[in-house]
Amino acid sequence: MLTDRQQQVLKFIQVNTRENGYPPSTREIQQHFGFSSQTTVMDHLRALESKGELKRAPGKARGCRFVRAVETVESMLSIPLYGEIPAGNPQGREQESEGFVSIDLASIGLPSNPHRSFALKVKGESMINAHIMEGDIAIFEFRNPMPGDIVAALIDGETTLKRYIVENKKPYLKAENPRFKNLIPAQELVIQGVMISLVRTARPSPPSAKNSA
Amino acid sequence: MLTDRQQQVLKFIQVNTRENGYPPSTREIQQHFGFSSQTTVMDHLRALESKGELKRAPGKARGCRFVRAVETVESMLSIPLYGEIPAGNPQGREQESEGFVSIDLASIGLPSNPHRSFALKVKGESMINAHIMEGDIAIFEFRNPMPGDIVAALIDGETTLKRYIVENKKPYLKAENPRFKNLIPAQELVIQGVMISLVRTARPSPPSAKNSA
DNA sequence: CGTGATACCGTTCAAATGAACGGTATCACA
DNA sequence: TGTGATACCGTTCATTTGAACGGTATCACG
Repeated sequence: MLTDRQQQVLKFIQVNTRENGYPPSTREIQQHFGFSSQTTVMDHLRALESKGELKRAPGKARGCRFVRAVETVESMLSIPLYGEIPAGNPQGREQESEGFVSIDLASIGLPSNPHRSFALKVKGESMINAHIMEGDIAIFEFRNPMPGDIVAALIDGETTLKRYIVENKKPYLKAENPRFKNLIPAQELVIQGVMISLVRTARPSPPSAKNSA
Repeated sequence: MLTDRQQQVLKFIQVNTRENGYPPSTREIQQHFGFSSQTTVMDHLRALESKGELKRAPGKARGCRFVRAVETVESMLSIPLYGEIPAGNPQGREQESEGFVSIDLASIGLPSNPHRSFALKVKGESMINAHIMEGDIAIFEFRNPMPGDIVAALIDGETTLKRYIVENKKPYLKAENPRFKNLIPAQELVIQGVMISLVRTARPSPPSAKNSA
């Protein structure tokens, strides 16, 4: 939808805004592209605005315009992070959360308006074969799981991670770790959410001795 | 350290900047607080700047000043996401980025002011034993690696993930996958960054047949 | 061929805005 | 008592900057 030039201009605005903390003026854009006329920039801004790529505040001299340029900010989500969800679903339990994970889901390719979402810190190694490690922060959406989804389930009063699978038309939960051999009938327990994302903070990782080389 | 008034002004700048996408002008600040003189705002800005709470770009009419304001409290970072970093370091290559990953590093327990940071989409399975999967988005900081760190390294013109280890006082890079048996002397190549975080978007994961149960 | 979209240039103007000068008042502190 | 920091007011000025008018050139399309 955008022409090459328009994309270049838009990108410059985004990058420049991020770097400086404020958007560039038309003349700064002009200078960056080597235009001889500031009007050229005005033309591009008009085009970008009419195509919905940015909003402008007419007249205002400084951020005078490039509002939506930093769209990333708008789809930011602060997702409550729980240590544990004792029972039921996390609706309205934000007060009990340990903190919030702020991430722009859209920027990592997810719909930016998921259903009610929440986050859990992963404990244990039950999903290690799905490459989910202890300490990872798993982000969940509240919806019905589809086969293959990784879900947060309430088992024996504890929230644990499992993969939701269907065998012989019956839904089960399965741990992704050989040491957890059990298949758990899914009907018997509460599924609290479906994992949509995972965030890991790289700790000064162990010098990895045991791993093969 | 800040007086009440100064904190109020700073907060207004922060909130206003975030809401609009660009910082307020001195007169907008003046109006918000009901000052009769714009000079009063100038005084406060001077004070805030001398106390290190914000930076200003003298003369510039629009974002003319309130630079650091945003990052201080709102530690949101838009991290440029690259497909590939062909050579050298990513400094100044933001124009070439494919997009941005927006995340509040502080909210996941990382220092919110890392050195220059960037993100890469992981390709291949070379770090599978470190539980890093193809398609994951790895976030890097530009600094010298410590033993055990996972780094982005430039090997044969391609950026790849490796673990930085030290054996017999000599630094090597190692893949976390049995099929990659080689240790690569670290001096011979360019280390582009150290991984500080990992973000995964849960794709409708494969119905996991081969994994043990 | 005419029309509209795109991408430019050059010029001019007025509004938005930062900056500076000088002044008042309060308060803590030495 | 006086000095410095803080918090204001009023005024003026130069610069930054958005905005508008008019023009040229290319290209696709019907």
